[in-house]
Amino acid sequence: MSNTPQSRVRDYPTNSRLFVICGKGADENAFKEAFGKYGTVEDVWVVKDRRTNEDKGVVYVKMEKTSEAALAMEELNGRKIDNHQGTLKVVVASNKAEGSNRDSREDEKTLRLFVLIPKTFTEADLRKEFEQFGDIEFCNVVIDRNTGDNKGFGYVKYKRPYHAALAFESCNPTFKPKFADPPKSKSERENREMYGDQRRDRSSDRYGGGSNLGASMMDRSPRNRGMKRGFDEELGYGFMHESNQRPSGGPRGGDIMDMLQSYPTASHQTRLQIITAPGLSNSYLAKLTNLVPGLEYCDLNEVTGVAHVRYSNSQCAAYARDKLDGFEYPIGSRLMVRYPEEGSDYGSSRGGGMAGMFPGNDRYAIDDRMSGLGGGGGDDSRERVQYCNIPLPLPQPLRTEDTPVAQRLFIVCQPAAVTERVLRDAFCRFGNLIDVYLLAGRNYGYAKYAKKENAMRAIQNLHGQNLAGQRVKVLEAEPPKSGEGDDFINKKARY
DNA sequence: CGACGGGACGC
DNA sequence: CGACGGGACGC
Repeated sequence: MSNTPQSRVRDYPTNSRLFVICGKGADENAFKEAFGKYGTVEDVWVVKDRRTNEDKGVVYVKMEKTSEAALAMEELNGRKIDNHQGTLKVVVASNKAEGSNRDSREDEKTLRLFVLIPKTFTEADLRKEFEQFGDIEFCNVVIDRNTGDNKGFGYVKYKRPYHAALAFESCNPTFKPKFADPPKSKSERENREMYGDQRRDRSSDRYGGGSNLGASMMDRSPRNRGMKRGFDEELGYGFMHESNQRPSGGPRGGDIMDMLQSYPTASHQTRLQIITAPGLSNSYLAKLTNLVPGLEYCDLNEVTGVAHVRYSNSQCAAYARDKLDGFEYPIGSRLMVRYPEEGSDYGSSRGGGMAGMFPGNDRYAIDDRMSGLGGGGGDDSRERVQYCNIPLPLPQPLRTEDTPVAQRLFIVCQPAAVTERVLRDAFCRFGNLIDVYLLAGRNYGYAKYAKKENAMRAIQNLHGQNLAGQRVKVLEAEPPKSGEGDDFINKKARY
């Protein structure tokens, strides 16, 4: 129920929307001004009864960033913002589906972070890593009772929501911080195991349906905010251009839907997978995908850059696939739109759709010297991408996680800049990428390919190049550190 | 005292 | 400098 696209978009990033109790007669402009002191106010909504239009005495305020909301909450809770109103109560808004959260632990969700950590981490290590963001109430590392081993995650509780928010936004992204759920009761834990939530969480993370929409460094840079504005203009232009070409002028809304009823497609699928380049936010992707009628769901995992969307029928989905695949955003990168599990024969639709509408793209066929390793046929075009110093091949779909691994690569980089998302965007371009990941709290990671030739092409192209301003190393991985005997066999089979 | 709307206009 | 992920807490 909490998986509606609206709730995901509305409350992203986590804890950025505030619920204010202020009494009747709230002045929207007074709220904009007061909350604007702490950051960018995206929306102020004075709630009124839908029928009677009666003021309900509560206001929602959406801030751009988690930390801005936290600071505004700290500063304005218990204060007045103009002479006509009493004191405000300011809390983080609950999701629509969760309903009122009046009862208990309203501050729990603003102070404590859940973080992934290396198995070697102690509480002192955790504290050392996170105290840079503010005063810590406590840190703990969760230990397996049986083995005594660190289970690979821990908790950090701050004294102030603002400090927790700063850590959430700015810590090394390999920690994958999330605001911790309040501890569950024993009965709730048992339910969780019975219904297998852990498995579901894991697979949805891969496909972007997870709720781990942590902020990344890329999303906060002024440069990328500039890119978003550029995107808006580009978007408007592109679709405008298209509708102007239609016969009998200006189809709108239902007209387009009618036309789409007969849109040719051999597929009956209504879902699409979209791989986005770093820098795209869910709200922008939602606006884009919503320009094709029939959008029911758009859910981008802004950490992984993988989105799932659904349309109300297969014609709409097919139209969206055709028109949005190859759409250029940001400048020099393209969206990749596929049916789920669609094969990696790439290039048949390339250059169609929106792609041709933007002259001056830096896309060109490379010479034989650069493309010579290929052999796999297909498109050998390259494009400039924002985060890399050299042109890269066009994005290609990821293989499913159960695909056998033919070659692993060892990657060294600085994760604060070179996030998993940047790596995924870069490494998928050589084809048959299964997965790429960084280790928690470390500056290295691995990429897994289904074919050795693709892995070798990635080394050839990316080793020693700059990604997000950092020189990266890309080497063939050594076999995993083995225990002995069975253990080794198991690990080898799995990697 | 306490919970979920509506935008838009650019050809 | 750089070698091994995978997400929830004995309340």
